[in-house]
Order: sequence, then C-alpha cells, then structure tokens
Amino acid sequence: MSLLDASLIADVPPFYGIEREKLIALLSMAGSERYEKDRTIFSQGEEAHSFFLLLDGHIRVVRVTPDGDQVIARYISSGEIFGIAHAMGLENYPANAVAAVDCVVLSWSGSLWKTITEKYPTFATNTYKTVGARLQDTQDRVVELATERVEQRVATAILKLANQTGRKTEEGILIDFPISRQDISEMTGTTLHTVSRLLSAWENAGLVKSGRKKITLIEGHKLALIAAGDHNK
Amino acid sequence: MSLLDASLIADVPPFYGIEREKLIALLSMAGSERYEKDRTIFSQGEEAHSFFLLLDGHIRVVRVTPDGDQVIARYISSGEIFGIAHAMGLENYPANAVAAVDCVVLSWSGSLWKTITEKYPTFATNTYKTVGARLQDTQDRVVELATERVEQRVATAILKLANQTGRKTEEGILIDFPISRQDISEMTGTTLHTVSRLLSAWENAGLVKSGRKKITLIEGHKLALIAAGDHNK
DNA sequence: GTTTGGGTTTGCGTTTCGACAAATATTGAA
DNA sequence: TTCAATATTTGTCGAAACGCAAACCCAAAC
Repeated sequence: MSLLDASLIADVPPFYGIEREKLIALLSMAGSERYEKDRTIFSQGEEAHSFFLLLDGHIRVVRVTPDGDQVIARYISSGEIFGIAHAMGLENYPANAVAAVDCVVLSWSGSLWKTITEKYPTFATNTYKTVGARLQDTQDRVVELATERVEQRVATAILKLANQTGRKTEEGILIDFPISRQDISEMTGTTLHTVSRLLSAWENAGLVKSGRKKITLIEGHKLALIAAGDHNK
Repeated sequence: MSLLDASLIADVPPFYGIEREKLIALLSMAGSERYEKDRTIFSQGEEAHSFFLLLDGHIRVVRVTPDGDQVIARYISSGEIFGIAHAMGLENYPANAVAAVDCVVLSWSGSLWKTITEKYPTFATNTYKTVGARLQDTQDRVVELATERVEQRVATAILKLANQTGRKTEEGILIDFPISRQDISEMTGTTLHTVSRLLSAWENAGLVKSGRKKITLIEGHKLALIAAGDHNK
C-alpha cells in the first residue's frame, strides 16, 4: 500500500474510462508492490488468488511444458491488467508471470472481483474486452504458427514488440526492455540459433541493429515485407 | 421460431445451471434455424449481429488467411454457445462458422445480450467461463505448435476429437461427423499428405481404422503415447 | 585489469516435412 | 451402371530448420 503515494497516483493513466476519483478509490483497494527484474509474480498451476494491474514495467507471461520447453504467451505492458484467470472462472494461473524489468504492480484479492465489478461495471466490461482481444491475438498466433515460416514469424514478433513497447532513438525504434535471442525463439517457436542467423542477416541488410539483449528496428517497412512473406532473397 | 416445438425443447439439456422454466423463457427469446451440412452460419469479418447456441450437430470454426490458407480454430459440439464476439466487445466475427453436418442452431440478437445477462446472471458467468476455457485451449495449441512435431499434433487432434465427439461402435470410437485428411491438416498446421501418411502408418499398426472422411480410434493408449512424444518407431 | 559466465555467432550434418506429381479409391449423381 | 468429382494414397525430391559443437564477444564482478 505504501507505494501508492501521490507521485505514483499522479502517473496513473486514464484507465477503462473510469473517472479519476472512482479510479483512486478502486486503486486504494489494491495492494501494490515492486518486483525487481526476473522476480516471479505468480506461477503456473498456482491457485489464482489475485488479479493484477501493471503500473510500470514489462512482464513476460510464460508457459512451461512438461518436458521443460518454455513458450512466451505474451508481454504485458504498463497499464494492462493480467492474471485475470479468476474472472474467467479458472482455478489456477495457466502460466508464469515474470518481471522483464523492475516493475510496479497493483494487486487485488480475487474475492474482490465481485464487489469491484458491481461497483465499477466498466471495469468488468473492459476486462472482458481485453480477454476477447487476447483470445483473438492468440488465435492469430495459432494461424501464424500453422501457416507461416520461421522467418516471417520472427519478423512479425519483432514488429509487434517495436509497436507495443518501442522507444524512438536516433537510430530507430528500440525495444524498450532487455530481450534475448532465446526470448524471441520462445515467442516464435524456433531456436535461438535460427533467430540469431536471421538477425545477423537482417543486420547486414540494414533492417535492424542488434546487440546483447537489445534490438533496434531500422527499416520497419522492409521487415514488414518479410513478415508478409515476400519471397525475395 | 417454429422449430422450437415441444419435441425440441424436450431434448434441451440442462444448460449453465439455469432452471428449466427460466431456460425455456430464455430460449423463447431466440430464433432457431436449421443449417444443412456445409452451410455458413456467419463469416469472418462480418458484423457480429448475433450470438448462438448449437442445439444439435457439429460446427467448424475456420480462420482464413489473406493468401487463402484455412486454419480450423475449433469444432463446436451441441450444447455449446458460439459466435460470442459481441459479448467480448468485438465488432466483427473473427472467423467463419460452417455446419459440419446438418445442424439446429438458436440465435439471439446481440442487442439482447445486456437484457439476458441481467436477467440470467449465470448465463453471463458461464459464458465468460467458456471463453476462459477457450483461451486456455488456444494457448495450449500455441504451445503445441511451437514445441511438438507434426506426428504428435495429429495424434493429439484425433484424441481430442474422439473425446469430444466420439461415438462407441463395436470397432472402437468413431469420430461422429465426416472429417477429411484435409480437415485434420488444417487443425494441426500440416498438409493432407502428411496426415494421410500418418493415418496409413497408424492403420497398419492397428491404432486406428479410417476411411473416406471417417476415422475410428482403436488403440487410444498407444496413440496417446505418440501424442506425448514417445520416440519409438 | 582480469576473470568468469552468460549471450551470441557460425559451421556442419541430419531430420522433418512440405512440394510436386501421379495413381488409386470411393461416393454420389446422371 | 457408368461417369464425374472428390478424397486418399504413395513415391520422389529438396528445402527449411533443428541439433550439436565450438568459438567468440561482451558485461559485470572480483
């Protein structure tokens, strides 16, 4: 709670069309906590006791398979809710949530869901809207994995990241948190080796500039062509 | 409406824990229609004017990519709701819905959503639960596509179909609607050729028995081993 | 400054699976 | 019954991408 001080509240963006006073009331029902980079917010299989709003930072949502493979379900950016299994009638979290950078997170006990949605109906509506959008997004990924080649998928992933979290620099659009080749391979269903080869090739062609856990998008248009499946070498 | 006669209502299964009388009131707000095999109920991109309950039959939900590839998102079985884009705040249907066999379908105008959920709160809750389950299911498919080989995915798909819609025969469990090699390839992100080869192999090994648009599961256990990734030839 | 460890690059052999092609089987309609 | 349309099987070939291995590079810690 102590983190919910004036300076933080001042930063809270308009959220789900809830008026400012109501919003503050809503936020005051939440606990807040800082999570340093790489700390786990909740774990796959764990009972879904709370739901969350990310105030600041980036969170990686990861599924782990029985034989240890990891698949990144999505990245959460600040302003988004997450861990809403409870609202969808799920007993347990279906994935791990890990801070990709230092984060500030609000959390409400799941038992408050009913109270909150009754008091702030737009909160419920918008949550369901978010879930609908995520379902569609996930369907898109199924289609992508089922029909596109690795090269296209990696290009799409980088474009999406640049869109979602990109920060303009003088060189181009920098993905605003540390992301490794391994991470990208876990987003796209390939290996870090293949991602590395692709990035090298794209770097040679001047489409991107990349370093250790760092990618800057230079020629978005050209990468978009690759994502769309242009068959030119 | 005319199809909602006594004989049909007699067949309506318990649904979402709504009591029988209320349920009949709810159903009487719906239009009902028969769709013969292969007819389209709604199309991808079309405005999401209604939501639906499948009373009888099987429906294929298909996404079409810009370059004409098809991906089967899911099969809907009788008793399930579908086309609920509206409830999730989507303007348009994100996929095509096509009758896989002759079907009986109830539909409500999207504008009734508010009225209905207010009057029958369990209907809303259970719809969201369904969406939650489908989101999880879709995530599972992403993980599958990202980490498993074609053989495993096809095995999983057949097991799921047998579970969802299987009918016991003296030979084994028959998938209860016509399904082609092409269909299975569109569920698993491969080609009909590969599916054909796999089914042939499995038929030789006595795991399944298959014909034109027809698959019977014989040795579920063994197929489950393949789905799990057993590396024995 | 040096060391250590994680991240990245790159080469090479191998496997999986898609693409193309053609033959064959099955069903429904004429 | 025959024919046409559709579905399935099977073979061959080649490309895409994985697995393994080794080298390299960079950043933070000592």
